[in-house]
Amino acid sequence: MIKSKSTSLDVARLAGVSQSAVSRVFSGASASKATATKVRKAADALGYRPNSLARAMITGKSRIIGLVVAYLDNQFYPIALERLSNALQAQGYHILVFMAANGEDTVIKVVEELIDYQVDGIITASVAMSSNLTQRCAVAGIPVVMFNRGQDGSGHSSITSANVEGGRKIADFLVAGGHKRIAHIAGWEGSSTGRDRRRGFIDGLADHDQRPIAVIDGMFDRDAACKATRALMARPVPPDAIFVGNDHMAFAVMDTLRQELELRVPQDVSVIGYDDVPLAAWAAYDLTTVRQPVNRMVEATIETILAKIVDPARPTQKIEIDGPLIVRGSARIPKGWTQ
Amino acid sequence: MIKSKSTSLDVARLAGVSQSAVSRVFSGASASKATATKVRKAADALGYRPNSLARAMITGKSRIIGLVVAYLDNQFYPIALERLSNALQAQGYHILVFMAANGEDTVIKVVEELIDYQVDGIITASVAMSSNLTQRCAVAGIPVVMFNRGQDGSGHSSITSANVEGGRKIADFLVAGGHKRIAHIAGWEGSSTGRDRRRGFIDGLADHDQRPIAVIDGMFDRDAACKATRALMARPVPPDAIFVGNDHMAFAVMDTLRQELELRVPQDVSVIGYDDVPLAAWAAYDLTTVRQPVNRMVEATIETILAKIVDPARPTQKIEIDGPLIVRGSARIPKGWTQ
DNA sequence: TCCTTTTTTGCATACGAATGCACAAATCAT
DNA sequence: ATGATTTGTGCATTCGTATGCAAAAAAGGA
Repeated sequence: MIKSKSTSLDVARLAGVSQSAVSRVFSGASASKATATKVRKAADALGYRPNSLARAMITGKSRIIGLVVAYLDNQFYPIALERLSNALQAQGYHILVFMAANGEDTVIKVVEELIDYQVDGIITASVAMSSNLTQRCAVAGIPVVMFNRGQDGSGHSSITSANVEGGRKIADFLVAGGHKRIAHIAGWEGSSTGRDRRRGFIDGLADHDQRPIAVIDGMFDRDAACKATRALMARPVPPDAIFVGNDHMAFAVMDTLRQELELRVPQDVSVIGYDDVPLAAWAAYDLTTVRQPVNRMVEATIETILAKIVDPARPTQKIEIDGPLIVRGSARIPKGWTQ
Repeated sequence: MIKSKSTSLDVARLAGVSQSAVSRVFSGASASKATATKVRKAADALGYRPNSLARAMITGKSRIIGLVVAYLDNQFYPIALERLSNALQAQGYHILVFMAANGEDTVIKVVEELIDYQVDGIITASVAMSSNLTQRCAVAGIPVVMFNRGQDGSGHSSITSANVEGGRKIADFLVAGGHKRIAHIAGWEGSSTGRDRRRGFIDGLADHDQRPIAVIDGMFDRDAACKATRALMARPVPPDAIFVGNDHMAFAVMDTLRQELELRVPQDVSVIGYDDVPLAAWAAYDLTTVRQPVNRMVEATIETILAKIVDPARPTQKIEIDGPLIVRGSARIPKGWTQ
């Protein structure tokens, strides 16, 4: 039976070598074959495992990445979290998760705690950071990468999908479908993601000499989206198509249209979302949407942050990854539409 | 401008006190008002924050809880994660997240890494642990609490909802609704959760002199559930009601029934799920289901694990929390049903 | 075989904060 | 004002591992 926690010194004594030898075997430094086997054997006998915290103290690298996320009810984020976690695990990093509802004070507190834990880097998802906070991280020498949210002049790298282009694609598609009264329930105005999609969409409509008959901020919130839908459909001239700022809200819009207002999608109203979460493909919604390529966004995020950990001097990057329009059944399909 | 990372010694020097004084101010030990202010001032000036890792080394408490979770596509888990994280944050703990698809080797690796990080406790969600692993944790002196999964004789505490009773409630409800050909797409046979619900359900039917016309293991998987649905409905005598082992699969079942087989729910087939994830309340599904009281399960989990951290001698507990049947529109409602 | 070069190894120290101990200062009672 | 307590503080040590340095061992060259 194995006793309780044993240290490198215990192993050293049992193996008849010095503590440094044990350390070297476990940290992959040079060691002769002979001692390596002796040490390994002793370690196994004692159930020894190196203490990551002690190691982190010396090396200054905790191999912990802090992940700050605002909410998990939008399916996009748990999935991103899952992928991020898996990818980082594969690189020997680990994720310390913090929930931080958008709100300056919570985020501040959270980031301070992350700094306390000497995280090697911070990934923020769906969270904005004040410049104050930005500076704190800079001081602590902790690289920050913003996932699915950009922030100009923050000094942080950001990874998003090509939201402006995405908005344009949707505009093109709806116009091609012959829609004449197009409305937009936008993503939260306080987020770059929401703003960019909206801008691309409006610019895209303008290219066809149209303008949205209404734009309402849906705050990325389900209830807000339901309300917005009712407001839109109560207008004297209701829209014949709605572009919704993300899938999560689009589901709410479809529910409201179909069950509450007893309208048909897409016959009465076309609905388009943004994200292409798995749920969008389920038959109940069958939602036409723009895909955010999560896998590639995750890859880019990890690459960016790890590179910056290795070389802090590396300049910040703003990466935008293009995503396709996924045509399903929630919006009228233009005649002869290909691609 | 603040320089780079400063230590308690830097603060001590600036404040004109000893390093111990600084330590005591920040760890809440006794200190005079006078020194406390001096230290606080100096700390602010330097942007000092205590190093959690160093602190953890001395105290032997990392204030990190490891969370092992198998998947996040079932909405139940991200929500649990969110609640767990928030509750633990409030207690000054933090969550190190590990994804571990069910599979002995992954789990082993993950738990070892958790031990390396000296976590104070481990919460497993939807993950089984071998007795080998159990022993390792015991040796390392790390308490383990299993969330939404039980395991007799593992020596770990577990928090679940009252799954057997839940299964019974569903049986009662379906029978009261006059269903005569009841089928069950069960949760993964390898999980206590799946087994208990199934057992309660079958026992409940038996009390009314019925037996399910078929029981298929849906593995908690969407595709498996779709397949099972097709198989059930292709039978010479198809079921008039299906109890599905969790909501996540129930959505798949409803999608398949309605879109693919063009059947009406509940007119042609009643469907009942288990969990009551937010999605179940959305109009598109409006799913009758048994609620797992996440909040209370989370509370119990946290209470259990924190108690065991403080007092390792505390006996393991097996807590089951009762959850109500939430009657919505996906299953025929018995005449005169109250409650 | 002897000397040079390379590889191993142990020693001692460092990382940053917490804490037992002994002493100094402040508080209190008489 | 004096001695008895309580409170506050500094010193030195500790946690478990990594690493620069110097000495020892091994390998290589002639």
